[in-house]
Amino acid sequence: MTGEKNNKTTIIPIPTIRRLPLYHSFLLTVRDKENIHISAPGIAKELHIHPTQIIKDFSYINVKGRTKVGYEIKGLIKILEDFLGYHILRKAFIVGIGNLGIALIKYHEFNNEGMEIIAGFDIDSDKLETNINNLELFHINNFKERINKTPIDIGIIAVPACQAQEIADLMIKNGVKAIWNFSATPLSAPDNIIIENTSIDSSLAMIKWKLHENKPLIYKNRVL
Amino acid sequence: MTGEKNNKTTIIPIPTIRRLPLYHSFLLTVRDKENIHISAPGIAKELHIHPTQIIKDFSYINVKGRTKVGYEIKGLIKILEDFLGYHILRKAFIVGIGNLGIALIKYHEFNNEGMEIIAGFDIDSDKLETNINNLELFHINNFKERINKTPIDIGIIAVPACQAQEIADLMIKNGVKAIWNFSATPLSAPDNIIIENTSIDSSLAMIKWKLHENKPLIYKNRVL
DNA sequence: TTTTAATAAAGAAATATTTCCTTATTAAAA
DNA sequence: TTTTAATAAGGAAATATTTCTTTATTAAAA
Repeated sequence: MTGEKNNKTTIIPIPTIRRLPLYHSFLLTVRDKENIHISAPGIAKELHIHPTQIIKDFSYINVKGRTKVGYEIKGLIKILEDFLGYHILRKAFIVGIGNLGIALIKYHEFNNEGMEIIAGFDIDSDKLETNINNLELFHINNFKERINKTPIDIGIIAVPACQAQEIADLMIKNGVKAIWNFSATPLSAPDNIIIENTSIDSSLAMIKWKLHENKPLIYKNRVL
Repeated sequence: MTGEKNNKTTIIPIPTIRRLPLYHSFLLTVRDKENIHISAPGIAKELHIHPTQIIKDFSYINVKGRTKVGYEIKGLIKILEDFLGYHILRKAFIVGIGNLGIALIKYHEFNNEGMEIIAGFDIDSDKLETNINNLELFHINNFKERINKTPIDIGIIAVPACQAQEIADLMIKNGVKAIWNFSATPLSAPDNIIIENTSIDSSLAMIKWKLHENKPLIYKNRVL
């Protein structure tokens, strides 16, 4: 199993990128189990992804398995972490210290995945009194001042839909490169800004549609 | 603009299904503004989706626009709500009354989108003392008893990764049709169970990859 | 040692999805 | 009324993604 720098300018499909963290999580659950290796069909059975898909996905990041054996679990975990940049720390601000905001601040996986939330903001001053993992909390009015002190890459939006665009504009104006939007509203932004919507409503739409169609879609598009 | 029953057995692409709630949210923000109609290019500009894509998406649900005018906003909102089943209520249980669980319980959009969380469960009895929107809270041991009283379609998992599979098994054993998994772990389930992962880690992977590549992908795959 | 069966690799094919191109429509301007 | 320009529709093309097929490899069994 290799995993060196990808010299060929292979285009990695976006769905592959989205599946990689899934493989990573799954491999963590089977690490320290009985076997050192796991095969593509072995992973496929659990994740309901087509085995060939898994082999292809790994091949995009230059991972080769061994015939009759599969992939060495710990080594693969390491390669995935390198590829996904889990060791490259990106700083983030979060705006919105409601339940969702707090849940995200407390979401420990981020520590292992190379994102650190270094400050939180809210409109409501009362929210700033809370202690959440000792995170620095500020009124939204201090956003500019704080970001000038420590530039960040990622701005997380965890405010109600009606305030989301305003917060996005503030982030963009102050040099945030990527906006992670947890609100229900799609955001308007210039093309050079990276926008990632974790759209709860899209997920619910999928669930309701599948329930209605009663076609649970084996393999295809199952996981993401 | 029509929107009647889709008699042709058109296959609607899954990405289209995922985009529909986005159009819906966006249309809500422009409703009651100056114009009665909105054109595909008008939507495209804001959502960074290719205008032709928008026209195609609408055509899948039999919505036709008017040349030089576009789509009638309020009518389109109504059609989207009908298609997405926002008026068909699906009952749900949520397991895990942590911050994420509470955030989901308080997420008001669900009321308009046809899902009602009717009970919450946790392993920790202390959590059951909280009052969150007057939701009935139970110890996880009472899951079977409660679901026998009121069968539900959707089970929401908002517990830490290490407990997720165990909860999923419990849900499956008791007849839950669809599992909405907010945990970091992918779940193992029979093929007839609908699994929807709202994978925070996949989203982060996309953000980090785009930041690294520094290619913010205009239009393509931008929104979802 | 030889055979067998499980598996990965690689390319081809199939499928799915998006984008383009042409045509038709129509509101607004001339 | 006629012309113009903006727009949607519909089919074709291009692109992206997944799945299949064949071949090669190799661990384990005979």
